[in-house]
Amino acid sequence: MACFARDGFHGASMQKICAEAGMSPGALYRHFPSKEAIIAAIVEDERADRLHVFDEVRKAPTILGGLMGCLRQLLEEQTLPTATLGPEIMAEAIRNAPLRAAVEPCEEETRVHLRAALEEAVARGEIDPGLSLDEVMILLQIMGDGIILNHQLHPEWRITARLPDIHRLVVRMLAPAGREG
Amino acid sequence: MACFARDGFHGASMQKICAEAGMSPGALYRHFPSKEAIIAAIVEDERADRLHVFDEVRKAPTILGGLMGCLRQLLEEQTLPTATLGPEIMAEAIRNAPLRAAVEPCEEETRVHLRAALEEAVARGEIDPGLSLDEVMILLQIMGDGIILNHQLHPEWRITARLPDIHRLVVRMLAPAGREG
DNA sequence: TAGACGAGAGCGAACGTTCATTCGCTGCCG
DNA sequence: CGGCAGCGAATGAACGTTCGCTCTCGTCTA
Repeated sequence: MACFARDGFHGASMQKICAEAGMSPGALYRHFPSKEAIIAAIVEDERADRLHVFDEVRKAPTILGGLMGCLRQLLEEQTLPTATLGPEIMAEAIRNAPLRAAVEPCEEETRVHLRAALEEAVARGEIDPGLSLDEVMILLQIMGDGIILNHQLHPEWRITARLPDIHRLVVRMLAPAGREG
Repeated sequence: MACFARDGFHGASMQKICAEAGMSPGALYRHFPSKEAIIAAIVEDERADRLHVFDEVRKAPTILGGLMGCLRQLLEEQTLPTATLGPEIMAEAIRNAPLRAAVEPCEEETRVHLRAALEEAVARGEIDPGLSLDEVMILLQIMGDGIILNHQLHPEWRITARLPDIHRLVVRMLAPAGREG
């Protein structure tokens, strides 16, 4: 993961990975049948991690606040050197069909959790019931991806510090009329 | 551009580029000193294109609607096979400092135009003057990047068709209280 | 208990391929 | 005739992957 994050998908050679792992190519190939397999394993690993991100949403005072907390947590993970993997994987997945297939279940799971959270938010009166949840979900996922991308591309913007403001804007967008904040 | 879009930055070999361009390597190297230089030229070219995207914003009935028109135009360009270049460039720019330096002026220009449009929108009463334009600008740019990324990653979502809904949500978010729609 | 054995982890030189780039050349045109 | 566009085989480096090897164990046999 360190190699892929540092050098990108194609810049990370098996030899560099071997050096980083303190292994010979032969040993590495005993664990992974190919370079692609390593990438797939990383995606799978990330997927397992993501499963628990949504755990605490329901316990938060507000669902939308809880989702914001998830985002914050995601961004703080992104401080790690492995963080550039996110955009890297997305860009590669556009062209690389097998990788896309590996990523898709992870995204689908995220959407399922997100949708459940949004339905809960509607039930709690945080979201205007007149809004289409499909559109809201897509927009929130778009914002999530965009925030991660921008956090990598412009770390100097300190997006984490702006999350409260973003939260306020999202509430304005979703709250039932006359119940802003 | 066709090669880079089809095969990605590292997948596009000089030989494929030569084939696509109907040129020999020698001829290609007479025009560009290196592969990186080709990429830089593409970025510069895109930059010139972007300059005119904002031209029609002020003529639109509403500024926000005009910005949405820009986005639509951008997405329609993305239908072309060269479209995957956007996410590709972004992901690469995270790691590749020279490329980032080439991209940055383009982004800065976009921000300048976007900010001018937003100020005009405040003046026209489309945006709640109590909002911080900095935050709004960042959020809109994030949404723009996210939409382009998702459009590539999930073309089957037909985001273009959802733009009116997204527009409505953005208006909810930005409009002064009691003036939604 | 001593020793032979086999499975598998690890090794690293070597393989064939492909990469970006070079260079000596040809032919065109002012 | 001189400059330059274009050519394409050649270059060396780096790539992902392979393979025959050694070493380390746990297990089985005498």
